[in-house]
Amino acid sequence: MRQHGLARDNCQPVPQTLMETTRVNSSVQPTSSDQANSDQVSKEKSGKAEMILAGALQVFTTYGYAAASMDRIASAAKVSKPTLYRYFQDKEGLFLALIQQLMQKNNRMLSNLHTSPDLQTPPDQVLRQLANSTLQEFSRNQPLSTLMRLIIGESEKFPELARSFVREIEKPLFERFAAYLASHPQLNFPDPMVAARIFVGSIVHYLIVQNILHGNDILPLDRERMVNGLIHLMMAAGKA
Amino acid sequence: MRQHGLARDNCQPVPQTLMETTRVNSSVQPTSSDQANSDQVSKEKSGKAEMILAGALQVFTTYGYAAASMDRIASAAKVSKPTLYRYFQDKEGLFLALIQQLMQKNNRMLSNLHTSPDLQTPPDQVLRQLANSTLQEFSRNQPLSTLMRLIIGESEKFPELARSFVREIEKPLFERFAAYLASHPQLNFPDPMVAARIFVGSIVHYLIVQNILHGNDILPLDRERMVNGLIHLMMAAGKA
DNA sequence: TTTTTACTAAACTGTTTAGTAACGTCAAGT
DNA sequence: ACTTGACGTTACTAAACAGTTTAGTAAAAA
Repeated sequence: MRQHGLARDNCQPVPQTLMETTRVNSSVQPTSSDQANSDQVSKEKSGKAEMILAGALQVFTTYGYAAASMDRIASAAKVSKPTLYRYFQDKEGLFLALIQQLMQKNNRMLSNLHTSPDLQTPPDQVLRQLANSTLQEFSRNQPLSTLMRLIIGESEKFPELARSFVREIEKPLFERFAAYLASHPQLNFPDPMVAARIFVGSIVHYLIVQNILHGNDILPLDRERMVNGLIHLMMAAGKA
Repeated sequence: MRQHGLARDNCQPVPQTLMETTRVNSSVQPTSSDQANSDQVSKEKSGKAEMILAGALQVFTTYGYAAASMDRIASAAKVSKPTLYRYFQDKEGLFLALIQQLMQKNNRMLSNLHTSPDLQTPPDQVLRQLANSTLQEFSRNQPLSTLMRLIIGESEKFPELARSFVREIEKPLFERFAAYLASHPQLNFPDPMVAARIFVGSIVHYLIVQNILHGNDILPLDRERMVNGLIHLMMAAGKA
């Protein structure tokens, strides 16, 4: 394993800072890299980095970090192993780059969701729409559940990554939502931040139990029923 | 790796049933095995199985399933590798036995917590006590957070284990709690089951963010403040 | 005393892993 | 024509891995 700072006796692999600090090989300029990348179905034209990340996503999420092999990632990405190492320094760098990419994508997604405070429409409609779109997004977009599972599962080996997740995803979500609850004239919560965490926490826990832990087989519970109960509870508790 | 059903190309390792079906080697009778085991500090007297499980707990929880090595477990348990394999069929069997043991312990703990429906004392006190003791138990008893992290992290490789967790821990918790909410004359929830899931889900999500994802550094939030907000919300929404 | 049982230490087997090196190819830039 | 550099293929190294074997020890049962 060549011992580059991981996996033997310490769990604090490297004093990572994450976000703009992951170990990607910056020697190659991977063409357009971000925008305008939908032509050229699956080969050539230097979508290599993206191909690798896509393969890594698939392999890491079905095997976990440790059990995922670089050979398998290379073959899933339809790329040779030396190419893989030309784009990413090592396994850890690839993993961090992948998580970073997923977080950025989902950050965009989530922030697009709550741009309008919208103090005109009744709050129960806003809350319902918010809950429903979050739940639907998680159900459709598998990488999102997967991201959460990976981050939780590897939170001892990559603690800085877990903190990143909280900083970049959970925190803004809570804060934006708490601000909405606090600013709406029809709502009156003594502690909007805690109310926000209860709302979001209920939804996330529902997703963990139903989707990640496969609880649908054992504890079936309609999304609609859950959302109805949650909205009722929030509105009853928060009425001015 | 000798290819005994895991890790190569399938994620559904073995059609497990779990609970009384894990692959422990039952050839040896490990003496008292469960009760009366506090004398004899750390050697002899056939605490071997327990020693192995203790070592396995430590190693699995700091490295995860795949990155934990049987050599390291043996050395952590202060036991030779052949002994390890005399007590447990293989790595997977050891892992399943460990999780099973942790679930049973915590099952006992949790069920001791809510034996009395106690319809006399005011419900806000009952709920507060319930929330506080759950949160305190999780904070003190690290293996519990660890158990959750492991089960979530390995839920794709061991789906039956995740289902077990839901069946043996989450489900009874929800049901007992929903029954309490439904039976109390001072409370009136249109959907007590959903209310129970919101209550428990908020607490569990709080624990995941604060303890597992190390969110305390980024989003500090007192246990007391969280509990106060949660109780207020439940009581406001559930008043008859 | 002899046998059996539970164990340890150490070496060993066969496999898998991360990461690298050598060599050839093809296409674009000069 | 010549060079450059990204790429694939193949093969490699050194280490770690799961699981087994061998040889030997200590103690209790026979």
